Amino acid sequence: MPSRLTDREAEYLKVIFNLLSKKDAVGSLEVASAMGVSCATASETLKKLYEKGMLRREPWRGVSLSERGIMEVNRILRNHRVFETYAYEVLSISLEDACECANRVELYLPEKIVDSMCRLLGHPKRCPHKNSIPEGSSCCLEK
Amino acid sequence: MPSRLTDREAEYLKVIFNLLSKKDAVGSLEVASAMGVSCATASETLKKLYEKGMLRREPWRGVSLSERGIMEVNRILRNHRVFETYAYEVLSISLEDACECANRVELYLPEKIVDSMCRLLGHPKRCPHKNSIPEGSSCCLEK
DNA sequence: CCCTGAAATTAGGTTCAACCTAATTTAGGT
DNA sequence: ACCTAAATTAGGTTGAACCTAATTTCAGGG
Repeated sequence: MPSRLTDREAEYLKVIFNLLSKKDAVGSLEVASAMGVSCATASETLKKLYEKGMLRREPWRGVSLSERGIMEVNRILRNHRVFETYAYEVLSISLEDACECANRVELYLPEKIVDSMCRLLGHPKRCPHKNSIPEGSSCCLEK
Repeated sequence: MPSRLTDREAEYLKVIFNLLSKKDAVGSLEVASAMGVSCATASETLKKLYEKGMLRREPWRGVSLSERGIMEVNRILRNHRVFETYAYEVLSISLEDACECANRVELYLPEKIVDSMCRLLGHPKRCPHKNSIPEGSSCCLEK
């Protein structure tokens, strides 16, 4: 039933997460302008994300992330930041390039890869930008 | 004008490449069955890939890869095999998992990442399956 | 040499994601 | 109570990736 997120929906989720850092609910209009899309499109997508269990929603009010939404964003952010850190620290990619590379793959990286990179890095708490890296599931810590 | 390949088109290209290892031209029917799709769909997609400059085509005969098609498949294969080798050798992922992980990311890996992994591995000629790894552009070899 | 059958292509259509513009609805402040 | 800005719904469009049902083409057997 949950039916997986599309890539585009994952984008929306990331943007919503960022907007939420400054307030505790965001409206369609804000999402629309952050995504460069009409308000109607944003509204529809928010509904879909809600139906997929990613958002908490008070119609006419605004949305925030549900438990599952938070997990999903954390997964993406973790993928991004671990990969970026690894690319920068181990693969000697410039920070700027590492970040851009991370953007390209963050939605597709298997957990096994990310956990392994995380382990080799010694389970860092922050990426080179000093943003915090969400923890992985327990198996990341297992030897 | 060339207009980038869709993910699905890249899949077709890989399949075509594999079919070509046994013969020197493949027909719609073969591609269709390898992709699990109707013959009409395969035929259409072959036409699109041809229009995008990826295939050589003699209508009613069959297709083979064009120069650009070969480059594209090589890029994907290189991404796959370098990543897989790196995951296996450095990230300690089982060979089977490494291969599966490579399948998930092979279309999205930036060249910089792959070249860096390739360098750290000492520019291996073959992946753990003993398949040959296509060479990268010259800059892979530069220190 | 034609004729037929298998393979290829074209015609015409569906579904779904992601957009849009133009209504329409609604909640909140004056 | 009213007005307006924000949110939603209605009704479309486009493009990717499929499909089934014609139709076309070529190559080999009679």
